[in-house]
Amino acid sequence: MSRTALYNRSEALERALQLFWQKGFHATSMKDIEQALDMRPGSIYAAFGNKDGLFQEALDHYAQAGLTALERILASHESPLLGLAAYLRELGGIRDRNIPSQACMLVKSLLELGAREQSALEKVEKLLAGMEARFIECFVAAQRLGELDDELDPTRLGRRLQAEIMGIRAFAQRDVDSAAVHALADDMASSIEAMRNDALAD
Amino acid sequence: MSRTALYNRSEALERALQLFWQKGFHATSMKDIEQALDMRPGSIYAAFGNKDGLFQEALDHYAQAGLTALERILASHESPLLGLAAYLRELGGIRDRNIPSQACMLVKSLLELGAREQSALEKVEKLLAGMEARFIECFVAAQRLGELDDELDPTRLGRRLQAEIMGIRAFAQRDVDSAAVHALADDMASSIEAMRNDALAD
DNA sequence: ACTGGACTTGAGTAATCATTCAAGATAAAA
DNA sequence: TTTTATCTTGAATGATTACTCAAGTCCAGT
Repeated sequence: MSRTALYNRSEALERALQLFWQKGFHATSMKDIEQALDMRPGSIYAAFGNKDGLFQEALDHYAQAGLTALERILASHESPLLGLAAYLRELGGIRDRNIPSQACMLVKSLLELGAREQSALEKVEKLLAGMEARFIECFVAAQRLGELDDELDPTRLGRRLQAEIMGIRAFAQRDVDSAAVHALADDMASSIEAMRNDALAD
Repeated sequence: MSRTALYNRSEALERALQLFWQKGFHATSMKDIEQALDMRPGSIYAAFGNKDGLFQEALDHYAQAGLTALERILASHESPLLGLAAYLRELGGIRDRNIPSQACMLVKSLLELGAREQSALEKVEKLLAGMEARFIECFVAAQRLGELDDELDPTRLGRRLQAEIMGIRAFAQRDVDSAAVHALADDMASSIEAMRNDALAD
């Protein structure tokens, strides 16, 4: 072999993610990225191909972290429905966290990207479909456990949950109080909790 | 006086709006706009100042049309709650309409614009606050009419409705069936209808 | 018909965009 | 120590960006 790379790929992706998440794909220039990664153009292109490739890898990083956070909360609740409700309530504190944007980066990208970035757009769609599928699994599990009415459609519930999460985070991007976001998330969490069969009250 | 303008301001704004709504602020170039408006740079800048000014006027156009559509539906329903539910259900058919984007342009802009477009961002925030206020008015009116429990907080309900609309439209931007969006909007509309006091059933 | 003044034109500007590549640097293998 | 494969550098590329402005056009009022 020969020379070993100086940069840390994971760290570089994390920094690129922060930039893309904050400013969006188009408003983030390669010059911004060179500065944030402390890498010269040649190194960046050798490592990631082009701006689109770097963006897509950053997207993967983002989605993996998001999914991990969801799994962590779900794992700490025996009830899938209470797990989802807890996830929503945690989302209510999003304005108190220090993150590049309140909005979901997948949604930001979904709304920003066009036909010229079709490849990245397809990746966004896949990642969103993955989240939707995970939500649906939760509702199916809830039915198996008997805490959710069998007549309800898990697919519909999963999609509604995803739409509500999109809504919370887009709303949180507005110039509003943290308290308003907390209240919003609490209301949505309560709606999920209200679906639980009374028979199973812990 | 002297020469009369050849272009139609309202028509030009409408065309600019289509472009901005479809591609977003950054991905829309002045060259795109010159082509769509069939105007040369000098004329455009004489008429609208700069790209930002044109964008903001297009935003106004968009918001006015959106508000008008809401008022039209509200006016055709005696019950504010049923009016809002009908508005949601109509939103469910958004994928069947032929529009530049499924997503709300205000939300798209809210998520895309940064500090460099602060002026436009403030306009977006004002327009969204206006919509929120109108939703809240509806819930206040519903309480005055006795069809909504007085203990519920109209502000919270208004914000939740706005977040749910943001969610529907962001979700609809995904690669999903029209039927899925219809189902989603129906579910949310049903939630509003379920808030009506039974005593007032028409 | 003349003329003043607003509108239109389109070539042109400087800045920024993503990207390339030849040359130099460096560490592991021989 | 030499070789060699890979990584790093940074100036340079051509394309595109938003925007300007002097010159030309055309209509209303006189």
